[in-house]
Amino acid sequence: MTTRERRQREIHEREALFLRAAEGVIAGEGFLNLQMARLAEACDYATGTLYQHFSSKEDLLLALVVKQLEAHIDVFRQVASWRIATPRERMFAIVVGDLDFKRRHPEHMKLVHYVHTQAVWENTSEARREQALACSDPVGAIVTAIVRDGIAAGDLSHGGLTDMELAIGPWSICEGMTALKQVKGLFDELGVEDVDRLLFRQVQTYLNGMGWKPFADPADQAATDALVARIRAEVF
Amino acid sequence: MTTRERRQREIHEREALFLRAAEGVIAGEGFLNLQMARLAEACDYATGTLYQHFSSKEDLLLALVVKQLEAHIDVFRQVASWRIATPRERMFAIVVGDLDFKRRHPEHMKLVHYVHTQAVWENTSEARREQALACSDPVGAIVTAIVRDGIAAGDLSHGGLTDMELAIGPWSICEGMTALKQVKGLFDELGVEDVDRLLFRQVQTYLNGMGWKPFADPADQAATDALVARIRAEVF
DNA sequence: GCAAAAAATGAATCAAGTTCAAAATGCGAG
DNA sequence: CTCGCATTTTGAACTTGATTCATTTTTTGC
Repeated sequence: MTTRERRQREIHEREALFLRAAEGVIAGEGFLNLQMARLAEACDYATGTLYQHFSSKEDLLLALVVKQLEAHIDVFRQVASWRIATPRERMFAIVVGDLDFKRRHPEHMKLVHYVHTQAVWENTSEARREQALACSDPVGAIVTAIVRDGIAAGDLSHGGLTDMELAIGPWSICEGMTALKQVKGLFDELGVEDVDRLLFRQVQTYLNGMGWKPFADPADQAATDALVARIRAEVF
Repeated sequence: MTTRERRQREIHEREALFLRAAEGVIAGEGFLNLQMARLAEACDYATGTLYQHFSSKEDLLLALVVKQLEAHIDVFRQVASWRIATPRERMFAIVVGDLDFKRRHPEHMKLVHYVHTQAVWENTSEARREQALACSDPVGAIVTAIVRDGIAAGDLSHGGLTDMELAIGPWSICEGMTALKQVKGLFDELGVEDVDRLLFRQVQTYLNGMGWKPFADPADQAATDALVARIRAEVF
């Protein structure tokens, strides 16, 4: 069965080739201009071959998202290995890393947003969707570990929630601000100047609300700025 | 110029007709199955006529969102006229009303999510986008008024933020949870059972973190459930 | 070396949004 | 009243791009 294994590897490599080429196109002209036929041709394959790997264009887009999610997860891993900080600082570092990652990959984030749309999601393959959801497992493991460390240190308590439920709080704030930022012009309309600082402040506010010690003064912008700077220097 | 005014009114009515018909189609078979030609025919007009009102399909979808936003804003207005509660309870009522509205109109929410996608947003007309953004003004006015009432009552303090910035906190939690809910299967994967209760709890946690009095115990589920029940009974 | 199976091909198909030349209608002047 | 110009409406044709599938090519097992 060596021959079969080689074949498997070749197929896998070709899929990787397609995905790399697609990233190139997207980086150059945005994911809206990605065309199946052009992508296949750019890789010297026929259109039909592309469809042996991806059940639809949407499926290809989700595959791209999954691939790039790996890089996103690395951010979380970096925080996980930052052991010299308090659990609260590490949870905060998750937010900083997440924000920075999103800023570094704006086109990717637009794609993620697009892919999560019902219109796209429903046209992806079951297998790929499961793969995408499975990606949240390592992230979940990392953030719940931080929560658990905090509880073990006596910095916060469950209050009847699971580790994951506690971790979802900061997460939903990040996602919410990301979603609102997507709506072009909204924050201008609302007169918000420094969106990132507002996010950091919201997270500090929330962590305080959770009773997660040591408390931080959300109004102390200098302190938060310093923490953010420290995280960027030490962790990333 | 009476003739011109009549004409204006007719045009306006026709646009309303198109939108109503589109809502019908969407309610019946989802917005993915909305087809420009079919919609026009269903209204006994030619395809081209539809394009006198909407510069593209995406523009029509945004028009739909704007129209239904009116109904959404009514939720906020109802809270605004709920005068017998504390500011904090009214802010909480915003969250409850918002959630209930979203649950009542799932197809609408999917559409909103889709329209906020770059792919769609960029294909809408400038005029319509401005209209959509302008819709956030009354909402902004209502929530900032609640914040201002709270501050006037001495229940919380600015801490260097504007009224709007303070109000965005709970809002981003709502949006974040909404965004996460969109990702089908995610909360199952994470083992979260009662998503709505989690949202309520997060909001209570956040309001506590803001120092918004009177404080609530987020872990006291019975108290939160009672508040939610009271809001649903008294306000909506 | 050869048939059967598997994979690759890319031109043809298909779907749906958009356009635009022609037809219909409205409107004001004479 | 009616003629001609302007505006509006029409819907068939056009366009774009995803997807399919009959045909060809390659691989595999004997």
